[in-house]
This record gives sequence, C-alpha cells and structure tokens, in this order.
Amino acid sequence: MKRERIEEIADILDKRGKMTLEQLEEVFPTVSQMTLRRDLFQLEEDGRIIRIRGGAMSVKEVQKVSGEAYTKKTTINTDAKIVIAQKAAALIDEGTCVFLDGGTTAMYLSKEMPDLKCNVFTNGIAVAMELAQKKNVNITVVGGQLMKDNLSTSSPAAKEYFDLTNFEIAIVSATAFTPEQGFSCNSQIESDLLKNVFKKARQVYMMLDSSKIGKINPYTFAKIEDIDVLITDDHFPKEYKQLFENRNIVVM
Amino acid sequence: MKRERIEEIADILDKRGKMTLEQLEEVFPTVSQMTLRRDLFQLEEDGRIIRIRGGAMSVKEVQKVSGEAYTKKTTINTDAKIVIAQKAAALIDEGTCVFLDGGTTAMYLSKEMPDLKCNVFTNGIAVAMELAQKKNVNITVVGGQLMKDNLSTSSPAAKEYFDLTNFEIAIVSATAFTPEQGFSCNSQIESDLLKNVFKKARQVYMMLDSSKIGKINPYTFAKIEDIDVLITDDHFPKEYKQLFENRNIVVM
DNA sequence: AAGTTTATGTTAATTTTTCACACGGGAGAC
DNA sequence: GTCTCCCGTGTGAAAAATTAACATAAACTT
Repeated sequence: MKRERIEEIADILDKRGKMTLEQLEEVFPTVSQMTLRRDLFQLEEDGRIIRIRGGAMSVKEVQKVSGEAYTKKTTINTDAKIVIAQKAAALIDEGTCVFLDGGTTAMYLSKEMPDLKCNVFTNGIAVAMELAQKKNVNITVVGGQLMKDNLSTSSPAAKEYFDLTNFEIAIVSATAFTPEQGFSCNSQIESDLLKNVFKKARQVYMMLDSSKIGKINPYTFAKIEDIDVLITDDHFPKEYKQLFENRNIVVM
Repeated sequence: MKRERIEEIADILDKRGKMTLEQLEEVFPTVSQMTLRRDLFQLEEDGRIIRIRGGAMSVKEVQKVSGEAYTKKTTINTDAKIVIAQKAAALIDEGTCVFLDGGTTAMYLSKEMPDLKCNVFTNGIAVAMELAQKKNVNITVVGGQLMKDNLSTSSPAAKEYFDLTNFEIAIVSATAFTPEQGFSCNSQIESDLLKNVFKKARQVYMMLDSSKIGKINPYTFAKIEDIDVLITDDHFPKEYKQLFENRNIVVM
C-alpha cells in the first residue's frame, strides 16, 4: 500500500542518505517507476527528502552538519513522537474544537491528522503552517511573542483571548514529567497560557514520550490529576502507568 | 573571473535558498549556461550546495525548519519582489519597532533584513518563521484566524491588541492598486487590521510591485495620501510616480 | 450497485543535463 | 617574439530524467 511504501522509502533514504531511482526500483520491483516518482514527490512536499536529478536524498543527510535549535530537537525520539501523534490524531472527530500546543509532537500530530472539518487553536506557528495544508481545518493562531527555540508564541494578553473561547479537547505535551512535580515546561508565559487553556477545555489529553520521564523543568503547569488522557509510547514504564490509572486517567 | 563568480553564486543561493538556472542566467548574463552549470557542479563537490533539477539550492536552506522548506512556492514576479525587499530592508534601523504584513514580499524582506536588535510585529506566520532565524530580532505574532492562501492571521480582536503598541514604521504591501480605489486587499479583517496599524504607525511604507497596478480588490485599506513612502521596482510607470510625488510621497 | 475518488501504469512530450569538441587568450619555454 | 600548452569557456547534438496526459484498476461513499 501507498502509505507504508512511502514510509519505507523515507526509512531507507534516511539510512542510506542518497539513492537513485534505479536503486529504488530494485527495492520495489512490484511498482512502476512513475509510482516511485510520485512517492518521492510527496515526501518532498512533506519536507522529508529532497529530490535530486536521478533520485532523491534524505533531509537528515544534509542536516547532520546542522546546529540549529529547532531542527535538532525535531530529530530526538522521532519515532516515539510519530507513534504518539498517530494515536492522538485518531482522537480528533469531525466538528470538534481543539487546542494544540506548539511542540514538536503537535507538529507530527498535524501531519498525521485527517483533513476533517474542525477548529484548531494553536500557539505554534510551525504547527499552524503544517495545518494550513488541510483544506477543512479552521486554524486560529494565538498571538504573542515568538520564542525562537520552539517556534511557539505566548503572551500574557492571551488570557483574555481565551475568555471568549471554549475547547472540547486540549492536546498538549510537556517537556518534563515527574510524579511529584507533575508536567513542566521551560517558560513562565507558556505555563500560564496552558493553565488558561485547561480551564476552558472539557478534556485534556497529554502527549508524553517516555524520554521526558524523570526530568524537571522550572514551570509546572499541570499535576497528574489535571489531565484526562495520557498518550504515550510503548516504552512507558508500567509503574508510572499504574500511577495514572489509579486516578482513573486513561493511558493509551 | 571564475573564483569570484562561484563565491557570488554561493552567496546569492544562501540568501534566496533556491534558484533555477534560468534565474542564475539573469544574474550573470555575460556567461553561458554551461559555465554556470560547471560552477554549480564545483560548489556541489565542495558540499556547499545541492543541485536539484532545474537549478540548485543552498545547503543552509535544507537545514532549516522542516515543513516550510522546498515546497513549490509561487514564483510570480519573484525578482521584482526581491528588489523591493532589498530596498525596504535597508530602511530598518537598529532599535526600531516595525510592523510587517504577512505577504510574500514581506517574506523576502525578512530574508534580506540584517540581523539587528529591533522589534518586529507581524501577522504572517511564514514571515515570523523566517525572522526566527535572526538572533537579535524580537518577534511578536498577531494572533487570529489563519488564512491558508497567504498564511497570515487576522482577527477583529487584534484591534484591542494594538491599543497598547506603537510602531515607528509599518511596512506593508497591497495586492491591488488604482489611483481611484487606492490600495486594496482580499480580506475584510485584514483590511481592518491594516487600518489599525496605520493609526499607530508614525510612518507607513508601502511595497508595491508594478504587476499590482490597475488591479482592484474588494477592500480598500489605504488611499494614496495615507502612505509616506512607496517602494517599488524599475517597471513602475512614470505617470504613476508623478501621482505620488505630487503629494510629497517618496518613491523609491 | 452505481458513482466518485484515489492509486497506479503507460506512453509521449518536454525539459534538463551531459558529452564531446572547438575556440581563444594568457603563461611560460625556447 | 612566437610557439605551445592549458584553462576557462561556448556550442550543439545526444542522452537521460522528469513531467504531462490519458487509461485503467482498486477502494471507498452513499
């Protein structure tokens, strides 16, 4: 099928760095050259590869020299984040009103999300940009000062902004979690923003890949009991899972 | 000479990100296509660029934030827009507070802009993303609903937002202009937003490439006399130029 | 089950690139 | 001084790769 083939192409390309169409044809002898071309075209649109004459090369291959903050961050624990994003994407129904934070996991979520008629609020401009490709999704960006490291915005004024809005679900992620400190992040204003979001959201979904466990960041914005659903990857420790389930929080 | 030409190609490519051979030929009209090809070939060997079908792209471009990159961008009147952007970029001084709209010309402006300590307000998320690469620029994004066609945000609430802010200069562009209707755009809320910006800006710079002349869009947001400086390209008709200069508006 | 969208294959047309060779002018040899 | 020998460059044909257009098959809707 298309989806899997494209993922496999991306994988191989990430591994080998660079490939010609001829080589790709050897790997996928069952499909035509044209189909592979189309796959490459799509991967290029998604920004995952670059098509060069004769074939394609992985973006990561080029990026290995890179020292840029955000790009680097996007490559940490990518696989886990995609898995989490896919799970979260399945939870968005037609017509719902969703808040999405500006993190990298949310970024993957916007890629995986089906193109349903719904309303999304976000404070991440990279997320907004990604979502802009969906025809049916109505996007609202929360304004404010832009933080360059994670490309998300926040401002104290955003609080008033939220007075007028309600969310069915808020899907957010934390950069750190411990049972004692709860979910924390690096920015005071972002923490404030999220707290306000939680007030107006009927349900809070937390996306947390297992690499965040045991870390502590300066600003706690939620305790365990503040969330309704925890979305995580397969490496999430059992004892932690218990912790959430004991409080009737769904872990998926 | 060869050496200098190659360096210049590398420079331009780093700035623009991506160029076709055709565009390169325009920049270097004295040498043949084959020579430029050979230059690109050498730059590729040095690992500074990547040759793609039809031209080449800067390695730095690839290292940028994923998603925004290498998608097919509209190449309408690119050259004129870059010229205008360069002129406008020169007008931004250290320490100033600037409003920038979300159009494609503003996008180029953010690329050309020097990395000065200054404050930029914008309603364009692509613009914000581009500016995020500058270390010294402080960026604030105006929130609101995202328009997918031009990736800019606007909301009626933004008016109140501006009550608290002042701009030294506002640099905006219009999608249409006639002497009678003035400067117009496609969106009611964007038009409102800009009107509010004008109220708070000490000086208004209008970027208008000559292809916009004679077109009319539904919402007029400024008349000729509302602006202070008009920045345009070399194809701007003399009789129109007169029109502005008669009103003491600088045309550059 | 009919209709509609989506994925794929096939072939021709177009575009881009490569290749091979020719030309000219400058550096050094005699 | 002038004769080579290269290096950088230009030219046009040949090869390669990409795109476009159409046809068909599969999957999904209603």
